[in-house]
Amino acid sequence: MRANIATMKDVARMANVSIATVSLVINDGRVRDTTRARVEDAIRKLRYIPQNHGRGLRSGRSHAIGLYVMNSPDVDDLSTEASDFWFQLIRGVQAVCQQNEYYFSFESLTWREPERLVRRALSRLNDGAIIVPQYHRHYSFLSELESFKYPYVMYNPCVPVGATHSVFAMDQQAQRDMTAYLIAAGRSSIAFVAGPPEHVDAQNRYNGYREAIATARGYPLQEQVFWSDFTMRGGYEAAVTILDRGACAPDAIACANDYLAVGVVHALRDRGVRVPDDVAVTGFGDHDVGRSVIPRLTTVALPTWEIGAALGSKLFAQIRGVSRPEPTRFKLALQIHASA
Amino acid sequence: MRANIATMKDVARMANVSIATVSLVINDGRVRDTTRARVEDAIRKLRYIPQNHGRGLRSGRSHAIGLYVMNSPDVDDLSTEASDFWFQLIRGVQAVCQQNEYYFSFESLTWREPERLVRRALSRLNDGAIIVPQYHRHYSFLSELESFKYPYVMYNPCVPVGATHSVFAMDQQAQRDMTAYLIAAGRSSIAFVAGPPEHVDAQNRYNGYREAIATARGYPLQEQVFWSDFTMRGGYEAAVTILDRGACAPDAIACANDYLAVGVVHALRDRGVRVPDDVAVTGFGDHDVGRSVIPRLTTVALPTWEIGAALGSKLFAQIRGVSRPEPTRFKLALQIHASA
DNA sequence: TCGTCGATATGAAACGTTTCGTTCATTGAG
DNA sequence: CTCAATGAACGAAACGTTTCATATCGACGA
Repeated sequence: MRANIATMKDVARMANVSIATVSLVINDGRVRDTTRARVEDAIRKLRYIPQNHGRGLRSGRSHAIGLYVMNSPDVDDLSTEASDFWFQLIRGVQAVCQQNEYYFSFESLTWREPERLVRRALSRLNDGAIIVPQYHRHYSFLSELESFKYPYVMYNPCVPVGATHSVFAMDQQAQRDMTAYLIAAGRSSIAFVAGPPEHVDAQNRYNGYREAIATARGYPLQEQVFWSDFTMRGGYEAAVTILDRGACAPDAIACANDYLAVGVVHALRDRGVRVPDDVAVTGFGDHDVGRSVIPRLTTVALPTWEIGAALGSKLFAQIRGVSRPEPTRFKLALQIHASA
Repeated sequence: MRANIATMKDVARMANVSIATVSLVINDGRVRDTTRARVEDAIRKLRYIPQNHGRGLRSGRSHAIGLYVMNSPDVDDLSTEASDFWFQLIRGVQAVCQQNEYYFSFESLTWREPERLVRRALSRLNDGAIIVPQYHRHYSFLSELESFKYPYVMYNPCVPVGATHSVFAMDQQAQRDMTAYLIAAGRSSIAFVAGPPEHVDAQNRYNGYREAIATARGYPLQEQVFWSDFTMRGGYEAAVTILDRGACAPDAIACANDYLAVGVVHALRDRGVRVPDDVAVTGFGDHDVGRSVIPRLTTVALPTWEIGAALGSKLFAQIRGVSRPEPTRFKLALQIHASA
């Protein structure tokens, strides 16, 4: 297996210089032009590429960062219906990595064993980590990371600890705006199909809905919350429950997620309820799935790629030691379409 | 930055043994029980984790593999509308990595510089590569990889070279089956909205359509192909073109992709054409987007996660040197729903 | 009692870099 | 012509492992 891959020694020999000189050439050190040319020639001839392990061992840097997604404690399974989000996030992070000539690795782990993250850090596999905690948990591992000054940033952490180097999407405000929009449009009975109760984003969106309902002027509105998951099926079932309650059917259903919303739309259609004439429906996330449903879904745009890029930039700033400890916040815009 | 991370030396000192002994303990070598206990105690106390660079330098292994997606020569941008596919593929690969205690990295590169892949290999960043070429190109870099016995596997390569250690999805056959299904259902004028002409999968699906049209019994059918991209917008526009042709409107439109198909459905609906009564529509891929459209899309299920897992397994077999050079083929099943 | 063998433990080399301190050669000023 | 200053190249040490060859020790058979 250890095939004939050229090493610095080979280059040095061919160019008739010392190993140190080769290193200088590679790292833009001071070298006479003629020498540099000779070395570069040898490099090209031998197809020499610096080997990561030697470099990393000596310099203590891996030139790689990792994206770590924490999953529910039970199953290490990211919902199929969130591919959109995760992949755009990955692409955003990756773009920044490309710019900085860093490598990128992706890993998901359950909340059952958060210490795996610490192990990755200690093994110096990555120079830093982007962490997406997703759930309300005790982020105890953070203090460990900090104890050896490991650079990390988080997306939407739920606790103040670690909030300094974080990126936030303003889910709560967006859901408040969306609910306010429904109210302003004259909807007077607004139900909310919420995501998993322990999920940070689901919680934030719920809080936004709540806030808007509580502060509505004019006539008093009532909170009607239906906890679910983030899936189409969940949305469908929630809508069925809502319709079957009989009295006081809502004239609007806000959903914590586009998938839920699409499920709701289907359920309403199956029951002969017209959208948006009888009931307005809104989603959250602006995923493809909401674009293909008719009427097209009113939703909140989540700049996922940009969030990934921001996470990456923030991490690199920290790795370089030039980071200022201010969180980045993304304001989210409503996408008004036919469904509400 | 080089923080106080424990090293083998520290463990050795604390346990009063040599460094070699610590290594033996870690790698399940022969060590007296009492000694082992002492060492393990020290490891725990110091929170020692073997460092990747030292290990890799010595052993020549990185314990990581990479997934490399080749993009169009022009833009290094994977279509948003394919997130579903890519993320499931990633998850499948990753699951196998997890099992084998390997790390996973993801990278996309343009066809403009395929040699970047070779560079990664030469730098020993990964022990092997999963390559998704996507486009019909000259796979010249493969011979380079082979010249130093670098393990790699490919998904749907378009040329015989490198086909040995590959995973194939039988797109062609599936599209043939789908077209045959439409024919059997009595459709007599079947148009095909194809993907980008240079795309391997698009080409395969087109070939399947073609084959079915050519071999149809009974009455002669005519090929009607509309090249597009893989997007909803592309599908919409293709459908408009088809309808505007005036005479000989088709009674079925098969699409190379679910996104195309959804676009087609929308265009038809906008023109007052009933699906599937007037025109049947089929897609390919079984993505979420096709589930939310009404009527639900008839499509081909692509076991993307499983494909990723198969690619991973195949690569690991090769890394371990126990690989047999047979391609793996995935048969694809039709998912018949209301749209056709 | 001695020699041998097996089980444990160890010292040292090697992997491929980077970097510090040093040497060597050249140039310019005095 | 000498000496200091500058620039270019180098030797060697260090990073943290693994592994090979060797050393130590106790037990056991001859």
